[in-house]
Amino acid sequence: MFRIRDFSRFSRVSVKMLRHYDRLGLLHPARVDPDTRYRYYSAAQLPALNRILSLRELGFSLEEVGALARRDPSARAFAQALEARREAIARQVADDQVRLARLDAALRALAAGAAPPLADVVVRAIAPLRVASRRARVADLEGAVE
Amino acid sequence: MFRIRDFSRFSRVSVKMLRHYDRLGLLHPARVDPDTRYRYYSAAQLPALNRILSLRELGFSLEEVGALARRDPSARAFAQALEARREAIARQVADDQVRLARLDAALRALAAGAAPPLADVVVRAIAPLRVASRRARVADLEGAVE
DNA sequence: TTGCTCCTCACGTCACGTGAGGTGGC
DNA sequence: TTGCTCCTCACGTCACGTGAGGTGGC
Repeated sequence: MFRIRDFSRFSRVSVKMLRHYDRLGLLHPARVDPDTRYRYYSAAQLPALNRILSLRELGFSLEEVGALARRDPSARAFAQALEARREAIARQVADDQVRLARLDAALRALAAGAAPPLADVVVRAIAPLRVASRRARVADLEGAVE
Repeated sequence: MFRIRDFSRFSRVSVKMLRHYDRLGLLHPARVDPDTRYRYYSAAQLPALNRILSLRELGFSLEEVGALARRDPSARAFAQALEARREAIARQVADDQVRLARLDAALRALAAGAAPPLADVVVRAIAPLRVASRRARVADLEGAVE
């Protein structure tokens, strides 16, 4: 049995995180002294802690980790969760690649002598303007933008 | 001049965000009524707003956006900021690709009949255990893990 | 006995969203 | 005049980190 600071050192997980996971019910210490409220962890808890960290690293929220770790899901539910994660990360990668392309374009433009704001290079994709219900306002806007 | 709700509709930016950007000094309304404190925006502010959103979309924090948008940086400083961003996103993509590979491996293992926790598949890379100063503790740990 | 470690609040972070409660604008 | 819009707090989110102030363990 280890006091929290020692378990923190072995597991490379901060004391604050261990207390946080305890509070959320993700990993209770093997024993808690009822008088001092000191937390005591056993080395046998390392695999459970590593499971939490692995799922976190894959981008699951602590709430999701709780659902996956506490309720010991079926292989089917687990696979569904992993697939949802895979899709989210794949989308993220695709979005990031668009960002990289925009950044490269902006950097090339700068190297070619463009001025810093680069409004037309770094510009976001704008959804087409919804048709407004009040024509006068839209006319105002277009006039001013023009 | 538009009231905040109208400007919100045209720009597709929430009223809450517009007020937030005003508070942070990123985009003050063209005019503020001194009595009612109503905010009035002009259509000419759309490009400035879009610049903020573009930089945000690239992952800059609002503080960084403020530095880039308010102080009108040199092309050199701007390029440096963009390159730092590009590197951060590239790292993110590389990390995400490792995550995707791990998820795929885990999903293949599940399809092959592995049991849900998958400790050995989804496991994180663990830094080698630092040599502890108290041998008895380390011996304890290894014994228990064994 | 002394310092080290542990404990529990409570607040800060980031970029807003969500009400609550009250007032001005058309 | 009525409802719609605007305003400013104040709190919640997420996963913790950072003290503050106090106590137990060796």
